[in-house]
Formats: sequence, C-alpha cells, structure tokens
Amino acid sequence: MTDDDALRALAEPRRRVILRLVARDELSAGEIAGAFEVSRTAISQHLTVLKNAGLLTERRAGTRRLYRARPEGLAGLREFLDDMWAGALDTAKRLVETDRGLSDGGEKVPHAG
Amino acid sequence: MTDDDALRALAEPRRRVILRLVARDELSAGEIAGAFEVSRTAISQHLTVLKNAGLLTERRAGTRRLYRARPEGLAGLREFLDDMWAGALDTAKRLVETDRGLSDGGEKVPHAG
DNA sequence: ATCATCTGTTAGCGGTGACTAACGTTAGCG
DNA sequence: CGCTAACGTTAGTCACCGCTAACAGATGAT
Repeated sequence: MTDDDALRALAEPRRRVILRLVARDELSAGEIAGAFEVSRTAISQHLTVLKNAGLLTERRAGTRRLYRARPEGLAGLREFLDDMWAGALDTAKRLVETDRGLSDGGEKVPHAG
Repeated sequence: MTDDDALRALAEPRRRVILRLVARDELSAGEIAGAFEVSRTAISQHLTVLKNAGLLTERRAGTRRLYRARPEGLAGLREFLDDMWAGALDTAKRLVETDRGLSDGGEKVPHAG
C-alpha cells in the first residue's frame, strides 16, 4: 500500500466510480458490478486493485463480500496534494515578487485561504 | 484539463517527481531532464502530459522553456479526495453505529479532525 | 547568413493493463 | 451429499503507454 499504488489505482475511471460508491455506503461485489456495463470479472479485478492499494476494505457475510472505502488509504494522497499545493502557491508568490512570474498570459495566483 | 487527465498524469512516478520539482521552483526543461536518468525526449513528453492535464504552466525565456506547478490544476483533485475522505468517514461511523462495521479485524476509524 | 543552444515532435518497439470467457472456490440450504 | 448463489482466479487479446533514436523548429549571437 503505497501512494504510487493508490494513484495508479485511481488513474482508471471505473475504479474512481467504484470508490465513490463504497465511500457512500458499504456494498457487495454484486451490487457494485450492477452499476457498470462491463463484466462481473472486470469489476472483481478492479476491486482487487483497490483493495491491494489500501483504498477499500472487505468483509464477508455468507457468500457475499462487502466493500467500503478505507479513509486511511487516502491520507497519503491528501498529504501529497497538500504539499504540492502549498509549494506551488509559494513558488508562484515568489515569482510575482521577483517580477519573474505572470508574464505568460496573466495566470491568476489563487489565494491560500 | 479534467480530473481524469490529472489523475492519469499523476499515475506515473516520474511525472510526480517532476511536479514536486516545479512546485518548489520554476525550472527549465533541461534542468528538469537533468534530474532523471532517462532521455530528454521522455521528459519532454512527460512535461507535455502534465501541461495538457493543467498541472503545470510554461513560459519561454529565449530558447528556454520554464515550467512551474499550477495550483489550480490540483484543486479538483483535492476536492475529489476530500469528498471521498468525508464520505468514507461518515460511512464507517454509520456502520459502527449499526454494529455492522469493524467486524473485519478491528479497522480503526480515523478522527475527522 | 551561419552556428550554437535549447527543446519539441514523430515513429516504432516492448511492456502493461482492462477486457472477456472459462474455470475454480466458498458459503449455506435441503 | 448435491445444488444454488456469490464471486474470485486465470489466460489470452488488443489498446495504450513510456521509452529510444531520429528528425525538426525556435532563439539569439556573430
């Protein structure tokens, strides 16, 4: 379970949809598969990728497997993005101050709020 | 520039490193390429992907092209992750309350703080 | 104009990943 | 035990992606 695994997992659109679904409610594999037009097998493989990336967790109820999003799996990604965001704002600010920035078409510098 | 584009762009490890570098400081294509063991061309292609995904911005200085991270490009991703995070916490909490959760090995529920 | 520097574009190769169909495992009921 | 329901695993196909080498364009100095 690395940030690399998580980001690779999220690069595929269907897996993002799956993650949204199981972030809202715990669902069985069959219920998840029912929301897509591809085969059950394809969904099963996607679920395995997400699980291995630490983004969701599975429990069994009889023959059913229930999946829900795992918040911890997203923590590293949020941190990664926060660092990027903060660094990018800082750099943009510095460039403005040294008059090196904003000469490429009036790019707006978002407020850090 | 969609969230899909951005997440696909970030699925590749070298592109993540590139984004980190240009979040810290504005760099030329050559400087960026110098930080890697692959060809200049490969880096040029990565820069194109990141630019098209709206994650960085380019300006010219003579023959040089200078790149820096574009904070706005990360906004959608942060929002996506925030939604996932909030939803996942909420779902986990609900499952605890209905005694349906945490029966899969003592999965800890992070605080929403 | 020529030359040096910088760097993007293109085409082809080999590896990867999402799909499917077929096969296999687990749980529970009668 | 046999059967059903639920769903994972495997292997092959084909589209996609990151790499390289070759080619090409832009900038500025002389």
